Amino acid sequence: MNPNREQELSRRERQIMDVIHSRGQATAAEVLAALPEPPGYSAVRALLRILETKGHLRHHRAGAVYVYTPSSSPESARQSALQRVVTTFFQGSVSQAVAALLTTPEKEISETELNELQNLINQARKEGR
Amino acid sequence: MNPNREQELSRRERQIMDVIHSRGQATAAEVLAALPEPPGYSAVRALLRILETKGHLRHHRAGAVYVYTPSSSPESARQSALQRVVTTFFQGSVSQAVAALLTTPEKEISETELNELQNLINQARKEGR
DNA sequence: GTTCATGTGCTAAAAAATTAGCACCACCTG
DNA sequence: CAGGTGGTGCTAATTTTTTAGCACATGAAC
Repeated sequence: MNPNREQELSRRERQIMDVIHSRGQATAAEVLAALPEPPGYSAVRALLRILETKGHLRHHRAGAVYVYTPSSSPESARQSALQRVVTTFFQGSVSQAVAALLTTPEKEISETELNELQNLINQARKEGR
Repeated sequence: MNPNREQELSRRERQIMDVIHSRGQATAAEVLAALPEPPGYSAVRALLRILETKGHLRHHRAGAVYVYTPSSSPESARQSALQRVVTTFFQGSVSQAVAALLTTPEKEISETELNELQNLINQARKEGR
């Protein structure tokens, strides 16, 4: 899902895509339970069908229930979402976005994670990027 | 603008907020020029007025022209946007989001920027976070 | 078998979003 | 001054989105 396609989404469509992305997959009931100001079950299903028609979602059957997953890969979705934020809010500067993340007050980063990030920075240096 | 408020935005509203955030401020004509599949000028103005009524934007007059700016601070908007992506696509893991940014293929990070990020990681270590 | 709970496909109505157009204003140029 | 250009406020029509409800299907429990 590239940024242009996400911009096509209406309010509810986008809320639903966010729910499914955050869980990786979801049934209609799970989507319903996670939506702000939730409508009825049949409203959710109608929107899921629309999102599938538009190509954003697909479904498989698990028993009697449809389970919906994003059509694009998780990695692709992640990169697209990040790029949109970098472009929109950080004038395209990846380093500023990283810096903002590193200084975010909400989340502690463990020693192990800091080491991993350290390695990535070292790699970036080695690759001349 | 916290994530819940952004979720209230309709398709066009969100496109417009993105334009204004990426520029820092914009006139109606600038918004119009930057929109995908642009409507007419008066349609853009009507939406800007709606966004102002909802509290997302404010305007000041520059000569004869209205210039619209986000109601929330740039820093606040950045953090909100990042948090949404971290929560939705990275299960709340800041370090994974940072790692994804560091491995993004699109953008080169300069030596100076790498040093700055290095410093931020060092600070995170010193502060025990 | 029946009943109940929960699922689906589909549709149309209701609500919201989007759009364009009118009337008017401000400013600049000839 | 008049005309042209570009701005605004406002409204209503049009389009899109959202919603709920009907009919039917499925599976489990009795």
